[in-house]
Amino acid sequence: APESPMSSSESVKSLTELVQQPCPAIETSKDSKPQESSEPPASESQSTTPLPLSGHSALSIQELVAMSPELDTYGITKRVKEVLTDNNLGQRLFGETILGLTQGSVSDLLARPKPWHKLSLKGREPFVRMQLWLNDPNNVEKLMDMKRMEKKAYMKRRHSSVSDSQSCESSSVGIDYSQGASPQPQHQLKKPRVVLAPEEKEALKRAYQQKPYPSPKTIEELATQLNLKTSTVINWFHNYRSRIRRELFIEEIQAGSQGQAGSSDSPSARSNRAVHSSEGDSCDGVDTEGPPEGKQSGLEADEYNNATTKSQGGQAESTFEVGEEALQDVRSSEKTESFHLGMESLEDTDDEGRLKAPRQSSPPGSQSSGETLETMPNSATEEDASTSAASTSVLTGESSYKSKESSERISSVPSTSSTLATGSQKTNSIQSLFNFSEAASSKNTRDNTLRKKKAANLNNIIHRLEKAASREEPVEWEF
DNA sequence: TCCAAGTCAATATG
DNA sequence: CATATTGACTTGGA
Repeated sequence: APESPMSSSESVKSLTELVQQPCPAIETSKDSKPQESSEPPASESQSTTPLPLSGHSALSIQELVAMSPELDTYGITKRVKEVLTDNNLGQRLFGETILGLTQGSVSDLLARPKPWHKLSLKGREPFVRMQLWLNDPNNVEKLMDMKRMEKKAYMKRRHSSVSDSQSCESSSVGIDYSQGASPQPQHQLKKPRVVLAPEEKEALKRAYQQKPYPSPKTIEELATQLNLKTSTVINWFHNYRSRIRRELFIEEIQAGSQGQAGSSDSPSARSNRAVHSSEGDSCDGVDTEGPPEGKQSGLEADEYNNATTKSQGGQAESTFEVGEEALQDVRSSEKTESFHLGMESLEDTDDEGRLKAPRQSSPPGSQSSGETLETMPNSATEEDASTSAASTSVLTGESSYKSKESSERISSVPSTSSTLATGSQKTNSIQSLFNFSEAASSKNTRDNTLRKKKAANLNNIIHRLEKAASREEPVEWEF
């Protein structure tokens, strides 16, 4: 799609404003320059952007996204979730109406937003839309109206009867045929949807741990041994890899947020699925990272950052002022501190202790790659591993497991500093950096108290930093 | 071609 | 009913 002729370019300000996120904390601090801009260019919309795009703006979202300042994805999703639940609005409606995404996608996005700097242009779009929606004073009302409309339409339809012409956009139906012969999937035209059995997943995970990027040969073997289609195995690896990766991002963000120390928890906090899938995610960072560029053998966390940091940050002006710079230093030093505090016993241990279950091997054909999948005789699968952390550790002799991830993540937080460069305007960068302010939702895997302690400690530090930050830098939200 | 990032859409769960 | 999970598909880049 060749699109936009390019035009605007200096309307950036207005755009920025459009998308800008309301400073969470203080705000009201001084206002700003009046100079509103005008909205001149208005290149009319083209094909893309079928969505409402809340009100005004004649620019395509793509353009908005392109010039959007760095957004706090975590904060945005958090607020969206609040608004939606507070008003009894579902993800489906919101997704279809505002984001142009399906319910499942919305759920995923809201639950696991990736940090802005790790999103592609496309991936940023939904967040820009959400921000736009949040900024729209009538957002809730509009959605409510939609809801009502839908209901009405539904009633009508259900009531059998009559005409069908409502003013609704997405109208209905379409699905011709009928069901005539009952709920019977006619000619099985629809693929059955593969569902991997727990044992199969386990086997795949194990294989992944040994080799995140299996060779075609290995894939074939796996497929054969597990009795799956090759494509299924391939897809599984793709999905698993990217989902693991995403988890890491999440933790990265959350580690940075974390509400204040104490228990408390602000208003709505939920939203943390405790233990996700069993096993310690392993992620075994080991290499895995595709582009093996200059990876300095260090912690993997750094690797990630290096790899991604540059990402799209177009201009990298590091326009910092003295004060900020100092701030940065403080932060980083603190980070180290926290790092240590948080670490303690569980360094980056990758390797994942667990697993190693005493399975009896002897799979049919496992050879070379040394995989030993399948087999899985029993039930002692994942659940056990995750639930009984204690036992696991005992068995393996060490903890690692779960906590490891968080500590790693924590260590990576500070790395954000590199990200800093990406920000367009210093204010923004700084802001976003500390923006996690009270995030409240801490996801402690209620595991051990030790961990909690560490977390509390960390929170403290972070909190103090935030304080310091706001003190030194009178956040001004304009541009 | 392979990979990653986004999504969809079926199906699990709550 | 709504939300969460997940195998498969689509795009876009080397």
